[in-house]
Amino acid sequence: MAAPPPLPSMISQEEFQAILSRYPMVLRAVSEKKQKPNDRTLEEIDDWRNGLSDSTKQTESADDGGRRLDASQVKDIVLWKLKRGKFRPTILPLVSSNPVGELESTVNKALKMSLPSQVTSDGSEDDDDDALAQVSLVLNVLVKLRGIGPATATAILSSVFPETIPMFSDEAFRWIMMDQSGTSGGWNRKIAYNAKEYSEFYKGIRRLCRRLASEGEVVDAGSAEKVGWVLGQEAALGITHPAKGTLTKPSRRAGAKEGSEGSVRKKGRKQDDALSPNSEPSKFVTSGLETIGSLSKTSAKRKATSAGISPSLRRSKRNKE
DNA sequence: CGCACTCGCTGATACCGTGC
DNA sequence: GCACGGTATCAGCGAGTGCG
Repeated sequence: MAAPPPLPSMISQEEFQAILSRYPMVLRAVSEKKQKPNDRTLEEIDDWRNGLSDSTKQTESADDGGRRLDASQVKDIVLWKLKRGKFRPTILPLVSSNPVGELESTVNKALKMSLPSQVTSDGSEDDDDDALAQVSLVLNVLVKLRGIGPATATAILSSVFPETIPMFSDEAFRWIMMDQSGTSGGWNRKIAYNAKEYSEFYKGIRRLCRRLASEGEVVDAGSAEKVGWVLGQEAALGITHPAKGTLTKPSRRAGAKEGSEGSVRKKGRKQDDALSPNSEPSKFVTSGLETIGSLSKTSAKRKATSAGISPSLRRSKRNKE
């Protein structure tokens, strides 16, 4: 059974950097695993995305209108997100169903809004509340688009502002939340993808960045997210790293779930049951904080729907079981 | 009545079981 | 041991429901 990952509240600078340095290796492993012929690799898209922050900075100065993304860049970010995590086939068509003009104007409006600055050692938890309020306002704008929920919205923002905005990735979220629940929820923890959970995640990231900064290691939000992602992927892939950087990968079959929680997971399929099925805490809780797009997509999106991509987003009899 | 929230649905992929 | 087939997965949508 793999050793539990270092908790965000405990991780040392050295461990943080060591894990971050494994990002390319893990990315390659994930990329190879999912690679299909005639398709851009995850590595290629990730590389492109890493340069996006700088390239948008240049257009910013030239344009005086804030950083900008065009529709194809937005779609590529979505593609990157899907390749990097679980693939959601409905998402890309949904995003593509937004009129180009609307997509670009909405995204660029969001990119122009003010965002918190990078965490330093002399911030406080109060600053985190302010920062969160700002981020929530921006997310509110983005989630009005079809196919863009909180997770995808943070993927877009984090691509342009990696210093300050962490992407709401499953792995990073679960890692950050291990501080609260211990490793028991672990890599199987259920995620509700709502405002409350992103708030907790965001604050957890800020807390981690601030602590490391106070110890002399300034890290950005994007790096913190990458560390969580690496740990989560390594657990999922069964990759162990005996301190000398040699990757060991079990065969797909055997290893798939082993190592994550290391425990028995027979037919119970994937990671779902971390919480009891029924106790799913009201999916779209509106916490006391500003609600991200209220996360209960109501009127705003519904109006824009008629030209939807799939007439078939209707009920059918596809009951499990 | 209007708004917030719940819950069933979508579909390509990943994973598991089974048969050869 | 490998190939194939069946099915759960999960972010987001939107109709339905309940509450103020």
